[in-house]
Amino acid sequence: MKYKILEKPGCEDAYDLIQDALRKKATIIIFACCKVSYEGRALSELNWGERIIMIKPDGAFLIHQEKKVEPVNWQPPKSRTRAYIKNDNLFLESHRRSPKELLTVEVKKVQFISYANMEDYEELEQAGYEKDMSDMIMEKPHMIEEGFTPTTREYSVEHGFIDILGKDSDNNLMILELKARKAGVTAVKQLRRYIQDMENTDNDYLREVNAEKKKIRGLLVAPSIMDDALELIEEEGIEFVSVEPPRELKRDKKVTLDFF
Amino acid sequence: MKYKILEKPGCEDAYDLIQDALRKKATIIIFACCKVSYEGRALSELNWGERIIMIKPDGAFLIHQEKKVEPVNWQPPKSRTRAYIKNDNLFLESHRRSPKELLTVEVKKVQFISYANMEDYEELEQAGYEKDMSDMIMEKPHMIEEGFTPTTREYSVEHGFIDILGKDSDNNLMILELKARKAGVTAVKQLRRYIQDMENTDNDYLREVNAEKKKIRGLLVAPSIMDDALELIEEEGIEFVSVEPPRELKRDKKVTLDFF
DNA sequence: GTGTAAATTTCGATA
DNA sequence: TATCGAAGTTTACAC
Repeated sequence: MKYKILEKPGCEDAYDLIQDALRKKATIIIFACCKVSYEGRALSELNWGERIIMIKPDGAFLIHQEKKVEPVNWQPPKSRTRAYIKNDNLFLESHRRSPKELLTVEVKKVQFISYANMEDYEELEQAGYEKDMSDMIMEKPHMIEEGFTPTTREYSVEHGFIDILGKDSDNNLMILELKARKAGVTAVKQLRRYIQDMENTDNDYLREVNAEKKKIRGLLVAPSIMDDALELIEEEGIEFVSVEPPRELKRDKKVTLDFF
Repeated sequence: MKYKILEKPGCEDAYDLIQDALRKKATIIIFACCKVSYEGRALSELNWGERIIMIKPDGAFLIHQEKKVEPVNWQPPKSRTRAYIKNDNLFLESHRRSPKELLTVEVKKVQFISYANMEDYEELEQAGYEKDMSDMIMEKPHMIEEGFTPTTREYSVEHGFIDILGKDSDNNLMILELKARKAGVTAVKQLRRYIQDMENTDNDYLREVNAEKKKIRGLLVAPSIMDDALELIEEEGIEFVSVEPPRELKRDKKVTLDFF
């Protein structure tokens, strides 16, 4: 990792370091007293105070106060960063084209500034999401119930997409709504709308259901369910099936790169 | 701003500095090669690579790669941070009680580490949001139309909350759905559901509408509207009113504190 | 603490 | 480029 640090630099030294870092596509960290204004999708002002400024080589620009996970102000990747000196003060600007957004930082006092080119070829491997649940159910449909046969994923209806559509052993139509976390009333209402959509819209499934005088079953599939959602489910004649999202990291571990 | 920097520290020096910083409730920044694992609401692994680690005094813990606005891994405020040495390697752990979540960072090579106590007494002033629009309409209802009288905000119905409920000059019931950004079909559907909710649920407003043989008018209030949403509005007999979210920062600027 | 809705949501996939 | 939906969403606010 190539890096550089400057402690309590003057305005021009800080400016030079930033220009250097931007050219080298390095990640920049600045501890400084600054004032921030933003105009774009919304509008904001942040008066003088000490913060951490982070500028990434992909154009992302973040200003962090000493609280919260979220930055107090930011600009997304692909934004254009510019530094300049005006009235002996250092300014940083981050500009986005579409939608038009401008972030302006006036820097009063830099405590220290640093940049580094970071070598990182790894991506996050993760599991435990709705998609993982869906994959798992498509592979092992019997975990929903014996005889369940999934037919379609992401089936488009008026109010959205049905996660999994399928049939039970009696050829009844099954509509599955998956949630990777505890399901609330929102999930039940969503499923209810999908069932209505299937009932109200002309489609092959509905025709088959009507021809064979079969039922449409709605199933909410989640690790657990909130009390009020459970009540609603019983009123609506919807079923709840408890399924934990899979907790296995699927991608093979890549060979660890040894950078040193 | 009190701060400290250590370049290429050994494992124990880095450990000592972190302990020092945690005691002093300082914000910590580390440029290092690390490996991350997370287990909690989901599950993830991130193999060896160079990243920036940020630990805030409120317990927030962030790991940033050189891309994206969002951290690759994180822990929310109030998490408990712990540092320890095992097999001559530095480990950082961030633990959250409820929901139970654990983030573990194995640090191989610290390029530099720093901490600072930041003085920042300012909060972000902002404008241009749905709430600002709502405030403005309550203050100047004539901007919706001449004779409009708002009665209730955040009126609870089956499928959510009606932003503003009111009456026009003919005593017809008006249901306003506000959007601070360009309104899409989702907003129209939302409003349509609220109108249905008002029509189907017994309430004082409905009784009055029925008694006086008045109408229920649905209004979508937003700066602009997407084409497909406009079509849907016309089909549904809903009205669209163009209102820009206010772009004035309301709070008086505080006196600038001079820290130095 | 729980639940609900907004957010400069971000981010990825897709048409 | 715009839209759509998930997210370890986060955050604020009401209950």
